Amino acid sequence: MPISEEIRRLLRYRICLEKFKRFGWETTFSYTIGKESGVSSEQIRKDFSQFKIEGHKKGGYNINEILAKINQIFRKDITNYFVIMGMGNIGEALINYPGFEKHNIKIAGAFDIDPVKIKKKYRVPIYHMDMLPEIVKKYKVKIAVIAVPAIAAQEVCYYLIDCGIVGIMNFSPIILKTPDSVNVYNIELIPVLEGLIYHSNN
Amino acid sequence: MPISEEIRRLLRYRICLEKFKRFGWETTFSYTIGKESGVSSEQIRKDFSQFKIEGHKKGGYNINEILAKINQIFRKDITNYFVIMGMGNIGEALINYPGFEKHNIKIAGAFDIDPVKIKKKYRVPIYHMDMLPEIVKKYKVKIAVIAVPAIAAQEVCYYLIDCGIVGIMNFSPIILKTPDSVNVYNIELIPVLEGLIYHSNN
DNA sequence: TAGATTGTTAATCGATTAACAATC
DNA sequence: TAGATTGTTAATCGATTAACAATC
Repeated sequence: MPISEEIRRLLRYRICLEKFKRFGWETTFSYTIGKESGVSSEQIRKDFSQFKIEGHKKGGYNINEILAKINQIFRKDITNYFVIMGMGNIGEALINYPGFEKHNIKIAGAFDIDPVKIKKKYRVPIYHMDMLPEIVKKYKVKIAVIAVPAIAAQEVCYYLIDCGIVGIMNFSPIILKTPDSVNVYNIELIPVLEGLIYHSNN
Repeated sequence: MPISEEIRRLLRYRICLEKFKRFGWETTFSYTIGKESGVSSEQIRKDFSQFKIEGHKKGGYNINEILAKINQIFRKDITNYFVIMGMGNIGEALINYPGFEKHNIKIAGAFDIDPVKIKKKYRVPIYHMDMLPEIVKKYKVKIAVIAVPAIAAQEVCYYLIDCGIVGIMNFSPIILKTPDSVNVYNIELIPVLEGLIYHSNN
């Protein structure tokens, strides 16, 4: 069950609409969003129709209305928590990444097994992995990031699922085995670079 | 021009095949790769056929042969260089990321405009952005990672294109404007998390 | 009104899946 | 040989694109 293209496009539109809002615009047209987002205007109207976002014939769409609807679709009214497994380079970068809070997403905690890392002070509490069930329960966490070494990734993945995690963003370069009910999104750094290199040669 | 699914699947197969090799296997079947990679065996045979990877009826595929062919497709015989724009959290994480060299990919240099960051010692040389054309020329760089703040991303993107970059991995949360000839892959951290959250609620 | 824009329905396209002949 | 597996061709499916009626 991958993240649908439709959902990703909605979030692309949001980026454009926020830009338009900064321009001081109040309304816009499917064609205008299309030019900014690189999506065809027909596709945009179809997506909007699917999610019951209504426009005005000739008058276009009210920017605040679309944004409100998108925020509603993504339940931005409540804070969503996620956890980070592994405090290596990537885990550390994510902890310092600004912009989660702007979208009402918060890190409930980060987890490692190295006592040195657990002791270090960060913007977010670092726990031993044994603490995971407790934190998941406390913050009703459904989403996790796997940023542990490849060798440990599958084991951590099983542990996450046991703890009730249903969505995983995976930075490790392995193919995780998960039940169908769990949604995995792989951040494939090496494959993306190799793909770009491939296209640059062809 | 996005990275094709076919190309990404090939790299998925590689992960599986390298695992099989560690098991000591010499041959395998489309069905076996399928079970490991989560891709259907028909799809795998079709992909192999497309890239002229041949098997033996009843005997399956020779693992080393497929790996050699994949390495040939991705030109792993030569070292491919890329540059990193921006030495924030993500730029720093990438510099310390192990595994690029294993795939014969190297960071030609990282670039920033902050003199403090340029002076700091890392595993990779850090240059002022003015040095970009020189390094691109020296290492024949075609690929860049954008890891600068959102506000600077578009400008850096134009600069990269001027310097001859044709493939971009973009970590900034904006939609880059590029000519069709340039291949952009967006690492959408926030949209992925929001997508996972959406699916966990639906 | 005439022109512009939405929103829906139909057509197209490409990618995936199924089927099966070839053959080891 | 019989059974298993490849490799290709045909069928299906879903997503995108085109067309156009509705209407402001």
